[in-house]
Amino acid sequence: MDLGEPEPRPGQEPVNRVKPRKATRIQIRNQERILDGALSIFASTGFRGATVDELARASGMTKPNLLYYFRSKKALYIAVLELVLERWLEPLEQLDPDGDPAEQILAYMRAKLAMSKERPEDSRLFANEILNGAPMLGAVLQGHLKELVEQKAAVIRHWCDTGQLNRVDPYHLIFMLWATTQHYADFEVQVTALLGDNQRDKTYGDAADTLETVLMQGLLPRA
Amino acid sequence: MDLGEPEPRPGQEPVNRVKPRKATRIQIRNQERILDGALSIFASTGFRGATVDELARASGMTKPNLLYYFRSKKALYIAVLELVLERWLEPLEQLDPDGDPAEQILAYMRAKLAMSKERPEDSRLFANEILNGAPMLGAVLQGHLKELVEQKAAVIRHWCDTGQLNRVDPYHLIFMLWATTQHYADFEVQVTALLGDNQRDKTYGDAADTLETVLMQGLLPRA
DNA sequence: GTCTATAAGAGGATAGAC
DNA sequence: GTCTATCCTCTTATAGAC
Repeated sequence: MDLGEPEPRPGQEPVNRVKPRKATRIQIRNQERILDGALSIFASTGFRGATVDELARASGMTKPNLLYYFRSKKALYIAVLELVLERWLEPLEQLDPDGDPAEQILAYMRAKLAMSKERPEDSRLFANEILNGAPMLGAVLQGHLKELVEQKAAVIRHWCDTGQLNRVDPYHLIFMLWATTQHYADFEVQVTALLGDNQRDKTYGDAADTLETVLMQGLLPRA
Repeated sequence: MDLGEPEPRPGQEPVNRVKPRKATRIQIRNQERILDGALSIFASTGFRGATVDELARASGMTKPNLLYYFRSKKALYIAVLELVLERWLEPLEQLDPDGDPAEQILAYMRAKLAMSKERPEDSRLFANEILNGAPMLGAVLQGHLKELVEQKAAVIRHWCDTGQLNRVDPYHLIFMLWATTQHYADFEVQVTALLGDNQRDKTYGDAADTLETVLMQGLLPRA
């Protein structure tokens, strides 16, 4: 997924200064370390809240050294978004039109919940970006994401039309699945404030049970 | 709800410089204008993303003039949070232990959805704050909010125990209601990117229908 | 109460030595 | 490739005139 560079000044090098052909092991390792640390910082403070100093410290580098690898804070941010976007959308892509509706929706819910548990920073990265108006991700929302969701909404609509699911709006069902699962990552401090922080496994287990109960009884036609 | 001032330097005046006793109509009006504009700015960019310049422009004032009314950007932010917190928590407080369970939960869902529609900035203000670790709201989460949620969770648990609702975890049911309703405010750009922006009424109508269908069939015991 | 001017400092990015 | 030193802009907050 290519987000494009907002300001490709003429004569300037692209987002990533290092020429792919000449990338040494050190360069690759450093880039990965930077991206890794940057995800963590951007996820917890958003784009504007992050400072290049913090970003550099997060990967054990100095500021100018980080800026040797990524031309600017913005370029780094875009690189992180691109990196994370692929695995972010994968669970929805896996939704199988030929599978059993109930099973497919439950599997999607569980995959998204697992992502909130295992990769909460991915979720918070996107939450920050979208909450603040999706300045960098806007094109993706109206392009690739829109296509993907249209396609999967059609699948769900077909399941409703053939009586395999109760009649619900497919888009809003998808929003419901997103909201309920991402909530545990995005609002983690609130969840742990209310449930206690030594309860992570239990929290996600109970969440899955509750969602399964409500979704299955709510979506499956009564016999 | 008092959030307290993080750094009450001795000899300094409190958050709001204007002495309550002497507040003139102009002062009150100006404070309201500032708080109003500030909500809009803080909601869309978060605390760190907002600049005092923007905050001042949003209320048609100059920077020093705004800082005459509120000692610092942080003090203004806290004042906005305090102002909004009360109406933010009201719907949950309204949940009536003596009402009909299905009706009460539907009414809560509808009230929260209405808040997302009518006051999306309130929702985004809190979303930004919590997503970024609730630096100012942490005490509220572990204090007043925790008590309120415990109390309402007990109500829901009682409804489950007496067979009026399916057995679900009350906390996670509350999270589900929060997540599904606040999603429409917090991720509005995504929702409109996927559904179109000339559809606000339809969007919220369909959302309510979908949530009602899933919740009612998912929560009410089968006859 | 409101303004212009400015101090004080944080933050993004670069220069240039090594 | 990496560092120290530095530039310059943006931002918070204050001084002091009116």
